[in-house]
Amino acid sequence: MAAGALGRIRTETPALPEALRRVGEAILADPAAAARSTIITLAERSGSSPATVTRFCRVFGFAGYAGLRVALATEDGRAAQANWDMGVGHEIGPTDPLDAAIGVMAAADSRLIQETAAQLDAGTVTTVAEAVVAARRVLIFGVSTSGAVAGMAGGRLRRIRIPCWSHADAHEALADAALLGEGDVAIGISHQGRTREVLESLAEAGDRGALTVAVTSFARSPLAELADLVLTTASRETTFRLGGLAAVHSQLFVLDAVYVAVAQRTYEQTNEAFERTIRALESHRVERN
Amino acid sequence: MAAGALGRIRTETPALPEALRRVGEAILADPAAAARSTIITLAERSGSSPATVTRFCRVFGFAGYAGLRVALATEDGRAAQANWDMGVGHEIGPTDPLDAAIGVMAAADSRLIQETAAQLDAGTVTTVAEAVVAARRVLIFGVSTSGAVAGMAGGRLRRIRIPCWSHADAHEALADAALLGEGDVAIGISHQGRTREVLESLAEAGDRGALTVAVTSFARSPLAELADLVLTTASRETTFRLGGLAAVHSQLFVLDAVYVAVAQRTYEQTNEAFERTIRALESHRVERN
DNA sequence: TCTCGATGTGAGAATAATTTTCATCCAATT
DNA sequence: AATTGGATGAAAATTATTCTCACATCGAGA
Repeated sequence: MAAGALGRIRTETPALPEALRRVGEAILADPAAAARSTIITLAERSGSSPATVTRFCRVFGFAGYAGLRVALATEDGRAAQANWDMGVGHEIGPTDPLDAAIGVMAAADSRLIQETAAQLDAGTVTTVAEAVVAARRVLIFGVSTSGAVAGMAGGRLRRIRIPCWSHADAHEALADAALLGEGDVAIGISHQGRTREVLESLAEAGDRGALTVAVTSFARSPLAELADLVLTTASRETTFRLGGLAAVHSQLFVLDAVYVAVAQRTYEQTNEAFERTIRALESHRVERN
Repeated sequence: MAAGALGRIRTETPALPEALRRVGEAILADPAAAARSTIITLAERSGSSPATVTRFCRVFGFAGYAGLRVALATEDGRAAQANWDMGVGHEIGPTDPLDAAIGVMAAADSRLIQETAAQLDAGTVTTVAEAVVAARRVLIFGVSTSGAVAGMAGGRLRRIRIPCWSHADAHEALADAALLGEGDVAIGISHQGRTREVLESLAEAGDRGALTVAVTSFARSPLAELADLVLTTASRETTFRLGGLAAVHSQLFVLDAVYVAVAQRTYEQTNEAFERTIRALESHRVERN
């Protein structure tokens, strides 16, 4: 098919007669530019005629010039994407042009998400989701950035009628944890798994008989040791000391997975709850246009 | 700037008038097919006229149909190279095995990030970063999920000594916005760009002479219209009504980019501030092992 | 050396695609 | 009800693409 058009052109061009060969060479010299040229421009650039260019297209099995053009553009996109992927692993320095930094970040983040997904154990997620659905109360603990993640996850679960709380305040968290009991769920989020407040709250919850879940990058961290179940996020401490910065994506992803699993288990409810929520929010939006 | 054409189409199509929107939708439904169609075919498929398709191309800054075509083909190539196809368009349903759902989510999220990166204008980010560095105060507005994003971004900027606040409470936000002045910066985050609280706060900030920045998925939304600068996030409403869920990744990414740009501009400071912050946090962590 | 046929080529005609122009329609406003 | 302005598609105008054909070149054989 279209795949490998450039390769085929490179391979077969030398064997072509004079004028056709010049067309091939003109394309190979700058495929992206060729994709953007009209047949006339390309004919001039290769020192031949439009007719010859059309013939060239036919030689390579395209219906016409448009076909060749699209194929060249597609391959150009492939090449660009391939270059992109290479950028992974770079560190962002203070002098990097921002363009490059953005590229590196995007590559790093998206790879991080893939890694998180790969190591995420669907069985554990399912167990957590079932416990969440059955629980009388669900608490999510996190501090600082992980606290914001906890807040998002909590809010989202509340919106589908899961009785769920997340606290910014460590004392309130502890107090609430003390009220949990058998059959409830507590989720602790900490990138390094060593945040004291989260540890304490999760320990308290565990003492009261709740199922404890750790969301952390380190499977051997105190938080992980302490919890009944562990959902590991991908770590990858990189890029300009941003450390936990990228970890957020990973934590969010894991909690999204839990959310989806929970939502799947309460489908009709979920849908109805959505309707209501959306209507409620709608009044806070301004009109279209 | 072929990069991000599809993303831009996705972002702006909803705000387009009837016939143009149908063209956009037809393209989004199958970009690869659109790349291979003549203008006439595409016009028919979208139930409009060739003239409208040409107009559509102009709206997105292409010289004509050929330009759009090549851009679409290029992105199709990118997509193929990155294995993006996987799961696109899939909805996660209540009976999907969780494994599959996780895969779809990972693909969607990482693609989203790449699209966000592609659309992100480094120049705008730079402008924002410079303003942030120079500002006496920086406010970040967001409600609900976007509020959590605002909180994260704010916290991170504070950690490198940017005088920055974010409010969960709409009234406090408005009150603080009223205190801004010339040379300050206000950033409003809203996926759809129609959240009243955010709009009001940002408008207030603008009235006081602050530079206003919108972070939204819709370039033609009220929030975007109102702001001095717009940083568009990639939209892509998919997967099980999660809507804004994926948008968080996109919003975070954009704000990360701003953060990095700010950090680059204050490098020594940043490093020193990091040291201090990390020492301060360390006391809240339990010992290793 | 000449002729013939095969092949490759570009000029220009023919066709098809694209762009532009313009009349009409519709919705919003006065 | 009249007016305005934007959006739209029909059709004209333009441009790009494809096709046709005559001619040039080259090598083989007479």
